[in-house]
Parts: sequence; structure tokens; C-alpha cells
Amino acid sequence: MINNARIKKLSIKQEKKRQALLESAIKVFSEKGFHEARISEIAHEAGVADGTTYLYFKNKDDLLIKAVEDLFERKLQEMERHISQEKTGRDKLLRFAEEHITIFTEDPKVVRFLGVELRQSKEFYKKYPDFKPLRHYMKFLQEICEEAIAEGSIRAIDSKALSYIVYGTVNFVITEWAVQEQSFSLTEVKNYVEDILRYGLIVRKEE
Amino acid sequence: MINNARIKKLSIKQEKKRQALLESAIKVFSEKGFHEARISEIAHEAGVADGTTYLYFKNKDDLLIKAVEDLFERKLQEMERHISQEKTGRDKLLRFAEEHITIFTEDPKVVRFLGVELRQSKEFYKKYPDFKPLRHYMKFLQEICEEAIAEGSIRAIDSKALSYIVYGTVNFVITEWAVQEQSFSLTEVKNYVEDILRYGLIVRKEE
Amino acid sequence: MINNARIKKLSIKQEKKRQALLESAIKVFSEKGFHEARISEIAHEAGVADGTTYLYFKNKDDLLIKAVEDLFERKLQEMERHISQEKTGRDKLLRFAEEHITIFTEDPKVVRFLGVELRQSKEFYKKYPDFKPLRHYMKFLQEICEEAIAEGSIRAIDSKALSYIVYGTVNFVITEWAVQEQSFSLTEVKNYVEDILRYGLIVRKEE
Amino acid sequence: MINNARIKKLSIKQEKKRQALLESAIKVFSEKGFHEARISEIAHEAGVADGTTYLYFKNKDDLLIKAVEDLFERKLQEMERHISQEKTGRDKLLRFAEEHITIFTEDPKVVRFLGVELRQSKEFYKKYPDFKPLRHYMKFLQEICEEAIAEGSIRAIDSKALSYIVYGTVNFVITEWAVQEQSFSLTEVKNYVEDILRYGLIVRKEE
DNA sequence: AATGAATGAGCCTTCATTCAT
DNA sequence: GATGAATGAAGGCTCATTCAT
Repeated sequence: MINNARIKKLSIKQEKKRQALLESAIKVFSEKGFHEARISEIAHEAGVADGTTYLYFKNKDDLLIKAVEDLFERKLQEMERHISQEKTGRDKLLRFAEEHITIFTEDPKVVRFLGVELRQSKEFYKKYPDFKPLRHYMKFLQEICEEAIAEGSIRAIDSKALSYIVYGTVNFVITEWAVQEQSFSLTEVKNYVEDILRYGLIVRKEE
Repeated sequence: MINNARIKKLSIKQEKKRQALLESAIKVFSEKGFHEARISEIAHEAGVADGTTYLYFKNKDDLLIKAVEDLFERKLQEMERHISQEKTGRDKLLRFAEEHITIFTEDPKVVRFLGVELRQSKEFYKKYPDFKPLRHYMKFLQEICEEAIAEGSIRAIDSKALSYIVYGTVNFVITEWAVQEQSFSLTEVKNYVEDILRYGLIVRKEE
Repeated sequence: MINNARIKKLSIKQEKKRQALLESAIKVFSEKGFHEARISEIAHEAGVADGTTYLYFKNKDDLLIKAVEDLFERKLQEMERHISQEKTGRDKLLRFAEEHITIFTEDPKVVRFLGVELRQSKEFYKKYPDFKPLRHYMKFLQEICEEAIAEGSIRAIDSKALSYIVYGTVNFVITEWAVQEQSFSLTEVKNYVEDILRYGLIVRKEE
Repeated sequence: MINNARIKKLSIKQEKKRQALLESAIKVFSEKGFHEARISEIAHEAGVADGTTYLYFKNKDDLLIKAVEDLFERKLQEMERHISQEKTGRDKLLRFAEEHITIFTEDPKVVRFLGVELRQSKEFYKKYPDFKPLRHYMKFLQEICEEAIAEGSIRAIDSKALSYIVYGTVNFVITEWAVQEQSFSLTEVKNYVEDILRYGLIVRKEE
């Protein structure tokens, strides 16, 4: 075993293998789902032998966890790059919703994977209590919410609840869109979402 | 084979067995996930022998499908009872969000199941193109949206998109709540959701 | 249990059921082979419930044994009727070969069954040492051989060996014909067989 | 999967494993019959794990097919070696009958297997239309018949029919001998068979 | 006696994981 | 370190047989 716990440094060549495995894992998990994905297919896709997978990851579960964490890490970096262009918390929040949709709809298969496979059974979470791949991503969103509330640009509701609401809304929309094989116009729905977040549903008489 | 295609009527006793199987299926699928659920456990839980399961359902897939459809049918009936108490489309819509949360949070495990297992791999949907358990439920929600739009009480956006947004928001919230083992107050979040749906996020100067 | 050991007499009605089971057993065993034949199909074909089969036969093995014995008994009676028309042992022997082919080719499926399924594994014969369905049939053939030898019409070779040779030849031919889905003309081959039995293969100079 | 389709060459070690599996397959199939034979027993007998069987053969059916083909291939080679010692078609034909009996009676279990299991249900042949293990063997016999007919040493009857008759006769005799646990002297019967093939049954007056 | 729903033992096959090379 | 052949545990499903009605 080289480095299951990532204690030792990997050589450049090894790091490339590890990365190839992470990427083919996302690819195959996304296409087949966790249980239908075969280690042999992931390994083959990454250009290594089956057994090599176990030099870099403890087992299939571990590969899933590491692949998802890696993916979210990369997506978070993308997101941070975009958000940093906005000045106010309010703009950041609206930009977040927009970019989240853009980022994740680049590959519908990955969206389905994240929306579905990610949520393993309770047994899975019990087995791996540290597996919280959304953690950093949600934390970033929550901070944006706090900023927007602080500047008074959005109404002052609990920032954690708000981050769930924002994430949940956009995420369900894109997951449904992905699961349903893109049967409706995402752009249109995206506009509706933004609209509702802005103004709410209710028509007010005074307007 | 008794009645795989449900052509013949089942005796009272048999109907009870079928129902027991459907319920233990939901229970075990919810706890373990589809792939980790064992037919033997479901059968045992229902108090019948393994083989008996196959007198009532064609196979494991069929059991999943029938269990989910049965569950949604019952939940929809509950929902319809509640909604019928409201007069306007607007009130019906807000009541829907509230009741959806109430109904499904009675059993967190079921929520996780519906939010996650339901979205099997695309292969599963290809194999069973008629499996659309949300269909009636979403249709009901969409009709409420249309009613509310027609009466002019909410802003006129596409009713299908709107139904996704409403369902998605509340469903993510309860799923996350269920997956995270109820780590936050659902009641509180429920209020926030309703609030945002009503008034939107943005603080407007003129208010 | 009514009468597994056939100790008690069966009523007319019961005897009819037993016979129906024997006949549908031959039919289904012939079509599907022993292992692919389903008790439920045999029972249904005979117009009785699955469980009823076990009132008349100890188990599936027993049903096979009884069905084959019954079939051979009936075929032997047919054969005896035909043979009794011939006067000499020699004519009886040649008639036997001819009638055997005729009798058994009435239903190719039954032939295949007798040529194949009849010969269970050694384990089967160990389990049922009394299962010798050919016994009476072969004994009858052997007696004809003895008669023909006694009258000096055929060359004096061991009658038991001879009966095997005659039976084996015609039986392989019809089995092969049945297995190959009647791909060659049985009548033609029948003539060849008779011809060889009469004159042998070898062309003799003095002829 | 190593090599189901036998595209790649197997190492010496692997070829030995494959051969061991083929041989234990013949052994166990012969003793138990196809349906009663257990993959686990075959694998154990060959000294490998159950799963290993599936590295070399697609499934149980495939193992049967490959084992029988392999067996016949080897038996045909043996036969060809013997037959090549004879000069005339007539001698070859008589030698064939003799050697067939000798070759196959080396192991009575194998005889039963070939005489019985080989003739699976029609369903099996429909599933594997290319499975004709007797093909080469019968073709070889037919060619000998043709040679003998051509040289005028045996009477001119249809060579295909003749090959069936010769094969059928000797094969039934040895199968019966095998099934009956060698209850009669095969050597004696062998002589009778040869005698009948030579001279026929009928005593002719002019002789 | 007849029924047929219920039983549960039993096996082929897959595939994550190991380990000799 | 890398390989990939070998392992063997595990489970969905069938169907002969039983037994309550």
C-alpha cells in the first residue's frame, strides 16, 4: 500500500494516476450509479489495473467519498472565482444561484450523480460520519447570505436556513432537469427562480 | 402465482399480507437503500417467507415500484383532504408547502427514501418508463398553481416551473433535515420558506 | 394421502385423475425434459390442483417412474397385438423392428423422452433400483429372439445380446430422427435397418 | 475475465486449470447429470474456487458444451490413430465398431454422459444451434462407410443412414452396459455385433 | 378428498478485494 | 509499485412439497 491515508507524498506520476482515478470514478459513478459502477471499469477508464485502485483508495466507498470531495473542491474554486467579481452580498447571492446552475449543468450526468448518489443511506453516513462533501460549499453560500443580510439588502432571516432554501431550490430544479433528460428549458426556469427569490410569489395590491 | 398482475381479487388475508410487504419494503428500503436492502429482511419484517414475496411481486424492482406508488397514493389522499379545506388557490399553495413538510416529516426515513432512492439510475427509468411516482402528486400541485395564477393571487409564471420550484424547495429542506438527522429546527425553516415564497428575498425601499 | 402405494382401490373418478396425471406427465416431460418440467404445469394440464398430484404420487421422481412404466405397459400391449399376427420367430423379429419404429414415431417428443430422459444418472438408478421400465419390453423381444433361434431361422447367438442389438439399432435411429427434428426419412432408414439385419453389411463373393 | 472467447493465449498454468476444469466437468456431469451437477463440486474437483470457473467459461451451459467438444475431439484423434492402421474401408468400418466400444468403455460414466446428457432438451439445442459435438465424429464414420461402399466391400446403402445404424447399435450396447452397471459381458456382445454387421441375422438356406 | 397459498432450501453467478508474481 | 488472476462471500429467485382450509 502506497498511501491510503495520504501520509506520504506521491510522485508526480502517482498523483496523475490518483487524479485519473478520481475523474474516471466521477464519470463512471455518474453514468452507472454507485452500485452499478464497476471498479474494473473505473480502473480501465483510468488506464490502470484493478488492483492499483486499492493502492490509492481503501475501497469502493472511499473512492466515492474522495471523488465527490475532490469534485466539490474544484467546483467551489470555480464558484469563488465568479463570486469575487460581485461587490454586494445581494449580487453575490443572485450570482451564486445563477452560477450554480451554470456550473453543474455543464454535465447533466454529474448533476444526477450529485443529486442522487451523493445521498447514500443513513447507514452510509453512520459508517462515514466525516463525509460531508457539501460542507465547504454550503458554508460559502451561508457566508454570502450573512453578508447580504448584514448589508440590509435582503430580509433578515436565519442564514443557514436561507442557504438551504437557495441551494435546495436551484438544486432540485437542475436535478429534475437532469433526471428528466432535459425535458424542459432550464434557462426559463432559472429566470423564474431568480424572479421568485427576488419578489416572492404573492401579488401585492399596492404594487 | 397468486396475482402478480393484480387481475384477480385478493382475499382480505392476502391483501393484508400484500400491504404488510409494501410497508416493510418502504421501511427497509428507507433504512438501507435499494441495493443494500435484502428481500429476506423485507419478507421477515412482514412476517412471511422469502418466497411469498414473489407471489405478490414479480421481483425486487417491482416491489420498489409498487411500494413507492402505494406510498404516494396514500400521501396524495392525505394532501387532498387538507387542501380541500382551503378556499383560494393562494391559500391552497401555501397550505401545500406546509402540509408537504408535515406529511413527510412524520417519518424521516421515508423522506430520505423518496428524496434519494426514488431517483434510481437512469437505467432504472429506462427499464420502467411508466414508473413516474411523482406524477399525480406533481400534477395536483401544478393544478393548484394554475388556480392561484388564474385568480390573480400570485404572479403569472409558468405553472410547471412553479410547481418544481415549490416542490424542490420544500423537498430539499426536508431531505437535508432527514439526512442530517434532524440537526436543525424544521418548523423554523418551514416558516422561512413560506415567508420567502410570499415576499421574496429582496428588501424593497418603498416598503 | 389416498394411496401412494396403491394399496387401496381407487374410485372410477380417482382412477381417471391418476391416468390424466400420467398422460400429462408424459406430455410435459417429453416437451420440456424432466428438470424443466413443472409439477404445476403437469397438474394444470391434467385439470387438478398442484397438491392433488401428491395424493397420487409420492414425488416428482415417482411420477416420472410411474408415467414411464405405464407408457411402456401400453406400448407393450400394442406390440403384442401386432406380433401375434405373425407365425414364425423370424417374421416376429422383423415385424418387431418395424412396429417398434411405427409405435414410437407416432409422437417424436415421446421418443426423445424415452431415449433421453429415461436414462437418468446412475444416482437415480441407485435411488430407485427397481426402475427398469424396459424390462418387460426387452423380455418380450428376447423371447422372440429365442423363438427365432430355436426354429433355426436366424443364426444362433445369445438371445439377450441380440435383443440389445435389435433394440439399440432401431432405437438410436428413431431417437436421432426425433432429436434432429425429423431431418431425414425414417422410412428409408427403416428399410436399411431391416436389410442389414437380414443380410448383414458384407458383400459376399458367392452371392 | 481472462479469456472467455479464447482470443488470448493462456499461460501454461492457465491452460492446465482450464483442462482440469474440463475434466472434472466431464466427471461430475457424468456422475450426476447436468442438472444435478454443481459448479461448486466441479470447481472443487479441479482444485480452484467457484468463481474461477467463470474466468474460463461463460456459464454452466458453456462449460458443458466446451467439455463435450473437448472430449469428442480427443476421442476422435484416438480413433483416427487406430483406423489409419487399416487398409480397406471394410476393415476400417469393422475396426471402427470395435474401437468405439473400446475407447468409450474405458470409463462407463463418460459413456452414460455422452449417451444421455448430450441429448439435452430440444430447448438446449435451440439455444445453442452450433452445438453439434457428434458432427466430426459422425462425419468421420460416414466417410469410412463411403469408402467401404466405393470399394464394393459392403452393400451400397445410403452412407449417412449406415453411419447412424453402426453408431446407434454400438452406442446403445455400451450405454445399456454402462447404465446397467456392466451386468453383461461387453466383449461377448461386441463379437455378436460384429458378426451381425458382417453376416446379418438371417440364416440362408443356400449357405 | 381436493385445493392452492405458503414455505424455504438451495444454487448460479457477480464482483470487490487480495496477493503471488 | 503495479499487475490481474484468483478468490469466495453473498443474495435474488425458483419450485417441489406441505398443510391449513
